[in-house]
Amino acid sequence: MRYKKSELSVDQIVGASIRVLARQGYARTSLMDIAKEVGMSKGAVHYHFPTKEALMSEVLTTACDAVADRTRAAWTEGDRPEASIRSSLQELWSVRAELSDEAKVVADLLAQALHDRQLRAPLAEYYRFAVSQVDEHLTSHLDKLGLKPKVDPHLLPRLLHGLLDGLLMQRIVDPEAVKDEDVINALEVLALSLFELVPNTPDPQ
Amino acid sequence: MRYKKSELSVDQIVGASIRVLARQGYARTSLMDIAKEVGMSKGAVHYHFPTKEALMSEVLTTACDAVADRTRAAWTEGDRPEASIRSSLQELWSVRAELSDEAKVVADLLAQALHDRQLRAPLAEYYRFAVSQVDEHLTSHLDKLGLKPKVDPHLLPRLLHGLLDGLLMQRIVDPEAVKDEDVINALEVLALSLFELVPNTPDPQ
Amino acid sequence: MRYKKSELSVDQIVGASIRVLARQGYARTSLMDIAKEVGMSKGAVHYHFPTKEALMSEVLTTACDAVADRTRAAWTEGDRPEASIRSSLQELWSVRAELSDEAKVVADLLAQALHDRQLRAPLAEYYRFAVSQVDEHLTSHLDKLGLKPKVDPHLLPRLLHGLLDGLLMQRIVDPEAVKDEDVINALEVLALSLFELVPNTPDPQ
Amino acid sequence: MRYKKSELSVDQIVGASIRVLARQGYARTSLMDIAKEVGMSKGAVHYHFPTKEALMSEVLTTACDAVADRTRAAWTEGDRPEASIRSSLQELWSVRAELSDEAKVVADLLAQALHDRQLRAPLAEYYRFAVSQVDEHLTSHLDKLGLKPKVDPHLLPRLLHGLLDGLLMQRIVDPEAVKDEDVINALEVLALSLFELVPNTPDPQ
DNA sequence: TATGAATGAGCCTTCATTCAT
DNA sequence: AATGAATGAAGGCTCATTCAT
Repeated sequence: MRYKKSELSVDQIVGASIRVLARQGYARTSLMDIAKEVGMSKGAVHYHFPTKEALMSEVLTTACDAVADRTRAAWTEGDRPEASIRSSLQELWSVRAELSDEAKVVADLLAQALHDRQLRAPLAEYYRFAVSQVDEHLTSHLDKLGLKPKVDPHLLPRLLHGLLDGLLMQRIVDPEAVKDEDVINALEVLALSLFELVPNTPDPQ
Repeated sequence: MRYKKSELSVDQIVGASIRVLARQGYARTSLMDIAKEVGMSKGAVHYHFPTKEALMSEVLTTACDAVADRTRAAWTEGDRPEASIRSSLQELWSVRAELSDEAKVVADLLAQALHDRQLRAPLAEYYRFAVSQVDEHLTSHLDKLGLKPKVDPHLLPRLLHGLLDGLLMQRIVDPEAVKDEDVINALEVLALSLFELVPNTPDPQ
Repeated sequence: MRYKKSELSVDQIVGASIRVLARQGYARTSLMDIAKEVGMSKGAVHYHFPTKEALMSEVLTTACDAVADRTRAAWTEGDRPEASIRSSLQELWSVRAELSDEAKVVADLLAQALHDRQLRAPLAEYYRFAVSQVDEHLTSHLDKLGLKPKVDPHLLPRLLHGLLDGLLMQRIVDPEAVKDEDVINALEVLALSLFELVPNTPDPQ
Repeated sequence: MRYKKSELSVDQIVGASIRVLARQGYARTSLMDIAKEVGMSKGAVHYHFPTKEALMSEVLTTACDAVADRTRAAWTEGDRPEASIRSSLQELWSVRAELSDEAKVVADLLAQALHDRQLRAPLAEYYRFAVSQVDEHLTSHLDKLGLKPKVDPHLLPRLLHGLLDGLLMQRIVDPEAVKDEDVINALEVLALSLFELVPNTPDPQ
C-alpha cells in the first residue's frame, strides 16, 4: 500500500478535526469530540499526535493550505487578465463567504494565535503566500495594462486580504450587513482605484 | 457616588475580566483567574454574574464601548475636515495597533462569536455604530467637498473598518509585515480613491 | 468553631490517605481511591491539596510524626533505666512489627524517596528525631551506669534504627523468618554489646 | 552461543529494565520506557513477557542474583578468616553504598513487595541465600576461632543484613548522616561483640 | 454582599494490553 | 520474533457551578 495506514489515520484525524473545529470552535472542542468524529479511540488520536497542540498545529497548517489552494486557483483560472480580475476577486471572497470548514478553522485559530505563539507560524506563511499570489498575478498584470499602483505594491496584497478577512468577520457577526454583490463591486472599484493610468508609457517591453 | 456598592463590584469584575482576557485569551481564562484579579472569591463573581457567558457578554459590550469611544473621538477631533481625515484614520488604526486591552478582547471574543451566537449582538451593534460614525463624518464631509463615492456609501464604512480589522490580524500574526506608516498612507489613498470629483457642484455653502 | 471545617477536612483526607496507602501502596493508590475513602469528591481533595505530591508530602510528615510519637513514648515510659531498656527496645520493634498503617506508609514512601527528592525532607527529619531520642535516653543512661560505647555514640542510634527497619523489611518479605522474641533478645544483647564496663569510674555525680 | 535468539532478547529486556528502574523507580517506569531503552517496540516486550508483573518478577530475580553474587564474592575472597572479616563487611556495605543499579532495583521492588505478594518469593530466597552465606563463612569461622555467638546463630546473618539494608535507607534519605568509614567500623565492632570467647574449649572436633 | 467548601463533569494524557501483519 | 496501530480504562487536574453560612 502506497499510503501507509498511519498516514491515512493521520489524515482522517486532521480532517475530522477541521470538521469539528468548524462546528464548535477551538475553545469548545475536546480530543474526545475529535476521536468520536473519526470513529477512533482517544488513545488512537494521541498515538498519532502526542499533544493537542501538535494536532492543532497540523490542523492549522492543513487548513491554511486548503484556503491557499483555492486562493491560487482564484488567480490562475483566467486567461485574459483584464476580464478575470473580477472573477478572481469573486473567488477570493467566495472562499471566505461560503465559510468553508477550512476558512472557519483559520479564522478561529487566528484568534487563538493572539495568545498562542506556536500557532502564528503557519498563519504567517499563509499570509505570505497570499501576498505572493497577488503580487504575481494582480500587480504584474495591471502593470502590463499600463496601470501604476498608488501605494507600495508590497502592501497591496496585504490590503486586499486584510479587507477580505475583515469583511468576513463583520459578516459572521451580522450576516445581513454585508451582501456578496456589494462586496465584489466594492472590491473591484477599490482594486482599480489603487492604480492610476500611466498614459504615455507604451510599454515597449 | 452614583454607584451602588454592587454596581461598583460589577464594574471591577468587568474591568478585571478585560485585563485577564487581554492577557490570556478566552480559551485560557477561568473564573478563578478573574476572581484573583479582582481580589474577590469565585463565589462573589457568580453572585454578580450567574454564568460565565453572562459575564463575557457584559465584558464584550464594555470593551466594544471603549473602542467605540475612541472611534468617536477619532472623528470628532478635527475642525478642518480635509486636513483631519488623515489624523482620523491614524487614530482609527492606533486603536487597533496599540493593541489596547479592550481591542484585544474584542478581537478574541469576535472569534468566539463564530460559535457563540449570544456574543454577536454587542459586536453587531459596535459595527453599526462605527458605520454611523464614518457615515456622519467622512461621507458627509467629502460630500461637502464635492466628492462623490464610487461605491455604495453605506458599504464604505464597512470597507474601512473591515480593512483595519483585517490588517490588525495580519499584524498580530506577523508584526514585521505591517508597518504603521504604510498602513496610514495606504488608508488615505484608499479613502480618497473611493471618491471622484464631481466638478460642477459649486457647493454654495 | 475552633477547628475550621477546612482543617477538619484536611485531617480527614490525610487520615484516609494513610489508610489507603497502607492498604494499596503508593504506586497503586489514586486520588480517586482516597476521595472514596474520605467520602468526598475528587474535586474536594484537590481543593485542599493542589497536587498529589503536596498531599503525599503532608501524609508522609503526618505518618512520620505518628511513628515518632510512639518512639518518644517508647523511651520515656520507664523510670528505672536499667530495667526499661528491654521494654523500650520492645516498643521500638512493636511500632514496626505491628505494621501499623503509619509505619507501612513510612516504609512505602521511603522507597519512593529514592526517586522523589521532595519526600526526603520529612524522612530525614524523622531519622534525626529518632537519633536524638536514643541519644538522650539510651546513651546518656548507659553512661550513668558506667558503660562506655565502643562506637561513635552519634552512630549508635542510627545503627539501632537501621537494624530495626532492616529487620522489618525481611519480615515483610518472609514473616516466618523473623520472630518477635528473637529480635528483642538480639537487640538487647546487641545494645549492651556495644558498651563496655568502665570499672573505676565511680561517677560521683 | 548458548543463547537462543529469544533468550538474548529476554536478557536485553531484563537488563534494560534494571537500568530504567534504577533511574526512575517502579512507580514512574512504563513499559514504553523499557522498550525505548532496549530499542524494541512495546509489542516485542509483551511478546517475551505477557504482563508487566511477569517482567518485574524476572527483573527482581535477576537483580537479587546480581547482589547475591557480590555477596558471595564478599565472603569467599579471603583466605585468612580473621583478617578478612573486615574486608568482607566492607564489601557487603559497598554493594549497597555504591547504589548499583541492581541494589536500587532490589530496594525499590522491596517496597512494592509490601503490597504485591508475587514479588516476595525472589526476595525471600535472596535473604535466605544471604543468611546461608554468613552462616557458612562467618559463623563457622568464628566458631573455629573459639568464639561463641551470644544470639541464636540463625538470626545472626539476618541481623547483619538487616542492619546493612536499614543503614542504606538512612543514607538514601540523608547522605551526610551515614559515613562509609563509620559504618564499617561499627559493623566490625558489632560483629565481634556478638561473640564471646570460650576459653577452654580446645575444639576437639 | 461575599466567602469558602464542595461537587461533578470533563479535559488532556498515560499506559498496559491486544492484535493484525 | 517483532512491529505498529489501536484500545479502553484510569489518572491527575481544571473549572463552572452550587450552596450553607
